[in-house]
Amino acid sequence: MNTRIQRRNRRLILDAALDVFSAHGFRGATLDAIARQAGLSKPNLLYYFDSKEAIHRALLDDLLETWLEPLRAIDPAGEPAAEIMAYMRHKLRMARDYPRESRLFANEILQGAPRLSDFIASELRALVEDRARLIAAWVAQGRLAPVDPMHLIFSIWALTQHYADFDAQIRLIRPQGDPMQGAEAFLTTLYNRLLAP
Amino acid sequence: MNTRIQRRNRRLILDAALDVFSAHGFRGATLDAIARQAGLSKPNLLYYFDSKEAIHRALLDDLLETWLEPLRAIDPAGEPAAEIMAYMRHKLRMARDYPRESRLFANEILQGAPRLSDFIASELRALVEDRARLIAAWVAQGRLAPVDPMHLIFSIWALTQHYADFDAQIRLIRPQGDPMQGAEAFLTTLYNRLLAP
DNA sequence: ACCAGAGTTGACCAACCAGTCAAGATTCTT
DNA sequence: AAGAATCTTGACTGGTTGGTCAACTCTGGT
Repeated sequence: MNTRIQRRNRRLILDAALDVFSAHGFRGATLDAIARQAGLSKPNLLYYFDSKEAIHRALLDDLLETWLEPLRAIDPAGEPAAEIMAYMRHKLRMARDYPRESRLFANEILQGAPRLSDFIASELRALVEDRARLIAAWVAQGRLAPVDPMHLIFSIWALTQHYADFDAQIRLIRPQGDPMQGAEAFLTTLYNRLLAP
Repeated sequence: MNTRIQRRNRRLILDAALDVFSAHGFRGATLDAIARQAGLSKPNLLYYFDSKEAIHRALLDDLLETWLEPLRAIDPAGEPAAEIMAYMRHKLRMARDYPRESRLFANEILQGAPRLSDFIASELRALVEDRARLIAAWVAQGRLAPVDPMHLIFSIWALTQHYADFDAQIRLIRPQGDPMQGAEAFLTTLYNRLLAP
């Protein structure tokens, strides 16, 4: 039927909710704040989503596929260092272009991952283990310097997401200019030196 | 006068508050939860601290000195790579031994650093700029490989705090054994290869 | 043993919270 | 133009929250 208004309002709500949830965490966010940000009334929010929980759930569901994709895109047939470098750059670009999503995820993990433990313990874990095996094979073939594959993956997550999650801190320490200026060059150097066999 | 009961209860409250604030953020934490965790009544909490805000403030004040100290301890007269490596190991040990403090800090930054902007923009910023100049001088003398000093410091923060802040994720991905197993070896390798001139 | 001050708490309050509902406004279809 | 379906919201509810207060108990010094 009339899906134009529905689509527009759902998008307004999810966009506002991403602002509020990523800035305050689940418990710290309020429906009033989301409604105000979306320019809708609170009962109207609950006309489109069953509950506060359901809005949050919808945001996470949107996010999770996006989160897996770059890691999945590492090509076993590619050149090892180049593949890992491309993964790092992909994650860094995501931190720059989708900082709210990164902070939503970080808030969730920081608070014990209550709503993500299923996803992490099943899909993400399986994918990480698979990619770790691939990297271990590359190391065994002498095509990468010897590194612990799991820690290598964690390091890429830590270094790239840091620019989104700790953006407030970086801006206060380097008030002039773009907080991410030089980040890609620095990380490229770092992983070039780490991975060269 | 009688400071024994006061000291004991203040410590109980701050310890419980650290649990609750680090797990839920400021807005997500409740005085009831802190009181329950501390084994005291809610009015009793407010006998020792003026408000929820005051408890949080007290935790942050305790934390901030501890946060600066390792960075301050980098010795301009020392051997460059060894000094930076020692700093990294110091931060990693703090992430292992004081994960709640790390998460309290992370929650605060993630939510825009509303209560830390003064500290970051003044004391932390001045110290970071000073240490960045020191590292830049070491690079200029050819005693370190050329790296952006600011990004080097950020990378140490990101990589070490990640093990505390994203502990829940790491545990779910590697359920067997200590989440920090191998972390020190990995980071030592990483910074050895990055910094060798 | 006494009491002044320190420590403690049940009962309470006003503000805020997620969520409901019935009634009204708008839009779509014919 | 009109009826049906969709969309919107003011007013409300029951529960939670930070914080208050008067009354109570406990402790240490004499």
